[in-house]
Amino acid sequence: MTGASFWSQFELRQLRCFVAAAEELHFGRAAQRMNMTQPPLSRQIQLLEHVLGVKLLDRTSRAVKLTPAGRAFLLEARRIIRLTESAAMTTRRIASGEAGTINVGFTAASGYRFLPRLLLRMGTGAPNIALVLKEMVSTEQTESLLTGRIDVGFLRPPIDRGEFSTLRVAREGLVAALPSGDERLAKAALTLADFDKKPLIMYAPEGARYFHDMLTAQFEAADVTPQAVQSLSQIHSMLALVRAAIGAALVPEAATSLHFDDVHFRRVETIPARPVELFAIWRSDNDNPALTAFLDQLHPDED
Amino acid sequence: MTGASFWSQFELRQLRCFVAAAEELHFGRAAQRMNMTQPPLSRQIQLLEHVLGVKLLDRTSRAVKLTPAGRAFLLEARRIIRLTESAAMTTRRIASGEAGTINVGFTAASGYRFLPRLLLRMGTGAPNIALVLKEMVSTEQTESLLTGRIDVGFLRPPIDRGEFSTLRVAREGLVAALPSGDERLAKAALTLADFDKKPLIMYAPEGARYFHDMLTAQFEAADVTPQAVQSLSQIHSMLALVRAAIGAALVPEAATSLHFDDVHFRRVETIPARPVELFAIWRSDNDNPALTAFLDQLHPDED
DNA sequence: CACGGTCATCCAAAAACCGCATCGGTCGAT
DNA sequence: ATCGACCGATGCGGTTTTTGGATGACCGTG
Repeated sequence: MTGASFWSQFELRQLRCFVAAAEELHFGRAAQRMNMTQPPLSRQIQLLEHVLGVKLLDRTSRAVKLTPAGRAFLLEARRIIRLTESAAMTTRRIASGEAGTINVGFTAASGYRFLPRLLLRMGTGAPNIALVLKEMVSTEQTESLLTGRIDVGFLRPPIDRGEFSTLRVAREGLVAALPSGDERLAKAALTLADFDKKPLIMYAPEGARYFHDMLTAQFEAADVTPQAVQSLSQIHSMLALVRAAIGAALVPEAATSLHFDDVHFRRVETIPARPVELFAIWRSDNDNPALTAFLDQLHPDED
Repeated sequence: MTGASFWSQFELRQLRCFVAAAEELHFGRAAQRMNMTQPPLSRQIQLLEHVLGVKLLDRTSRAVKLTPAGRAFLLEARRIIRLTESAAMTTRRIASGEAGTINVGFTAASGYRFLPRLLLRMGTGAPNIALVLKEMVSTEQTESLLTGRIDVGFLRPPIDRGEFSTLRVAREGLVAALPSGDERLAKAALTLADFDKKPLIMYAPEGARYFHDMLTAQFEAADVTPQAVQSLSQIHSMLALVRAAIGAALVPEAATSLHFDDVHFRRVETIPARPVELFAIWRSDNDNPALTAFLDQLHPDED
């Protein structure tokens, strides 16, 4: 005997019936609009009124009128129904990947040039996909990918291939960062040989393994041995040292968008021509439908 | 074969099941929370997913997880459910008269003192009842009462008693409005005799029948015949003429809250002592529950 | 490999719902 | 005053939907 008639919640069907009746002010026409006959509609409204404990419609056999409470409830009912419709729509759009949210992890270095361009492209190519950006270093990114905190990361090799898919999204050359007054500024483009036995601000093997290993390999292949005067991992710190004329530095092209007074950039010939690579990485089993649309915007720069 | 499976709308029951499942991440516990067994809950969620065309929950036999679309839909579902609950609550409150809206018609004259006091009292005594104020003359008020545009009016006699209930809400005395320099200002209180054969700004019999008839009767009973120099219906216009020293005027006490330079007020002895009455009037068959609460705040001033 | 846990499926019983026929009440025409 | 049209409420049988217990399939664990 517990649950007989204390069912204190109404159903959407009842709201729809009520709205129809309240708008038509005529049960027959309202029923027609609801594709049913008049008796069930009558009952649905009685049920709704009983659940609310409130008379919503004043019905004489001659006319149907809204009570004050009914007038107020009509507004609420319309709002609820509108909300259900829009909820269904947006959910379908999210499921189809047309809309949604992508959590993006990125390293500071990729933020200089690649990320702004990506945001621009997403804004026009997939305007309903919201991006939540989180700066984090490579190891944080792979961790966050596994826990689901981010859907996609942008980082540099080496990349842990297990469970992940990757795509190279940018490839760029190295440029030399030189302080004002450096004699190498006279040349339009430099080669690695120009750094032989000259002070060079180097990448730390721990914090910037990728750049460290790459530069080491490049110099070894070119049989050049620069004089490493410092080891840093953050590019903007390196440029600060360059400005202080501690030495030169080799940084990815994207870093030229960092403007430091008295720091000038010159192209450097390397093998291969654009050795600095940036990869997108995501879990192969990520089920976020927006991810597909996001990745579609990611075809690698080939310029 | 008509409506088998193209029923493109979900029901609240399905939302509630989904929210329970999404919060518990366990169909058994969710079912328990919904006071049902697990199979029907499973089925409701399947139905919801089928209607939306979207998988909301990723369920392996080992764990239940929200899909991205499910995460989004969960927020919407919670919002919809909250809305239904608050809609039910506010509707019940409106039906009980605890909250609601009262449309009030009032004449300009009642706005000077009575209406501000009423608003103050309503604000503390029935804070959830909203008042919509519409200034209108007496005939407009009775019309609007009949069409339902206003729930209650405030006006002066004579009152059309058919279908209406009334309550005297204010009774006030008459005061004389005198220009600076008038010799009658020397007295603290006047009698009607002080106006015999003196210029008096009179009420128009059409626009201000109540005051016109009342003053006429008062003077007749006192055997006094003032010299009517103008006939107006709006009190503030009369006071403007008083300031111009065209003559004196007799106005309800409430008008003393209109401050005009060089216009001074003095009490006038009349029979009865407070002849100016203001009535609330409403349709006896008005079904607005807030009206009762409103009228409860209306016990007449007996000070 | 057996076991416990979890969700989906099957099925009979129960509940809800629908539509038809009809009732009671009201208004307008005659 | 009476009749008929109209309208919403109600009673009732048949159908659809829902429910809950039993069962099945799957998976990770000891």
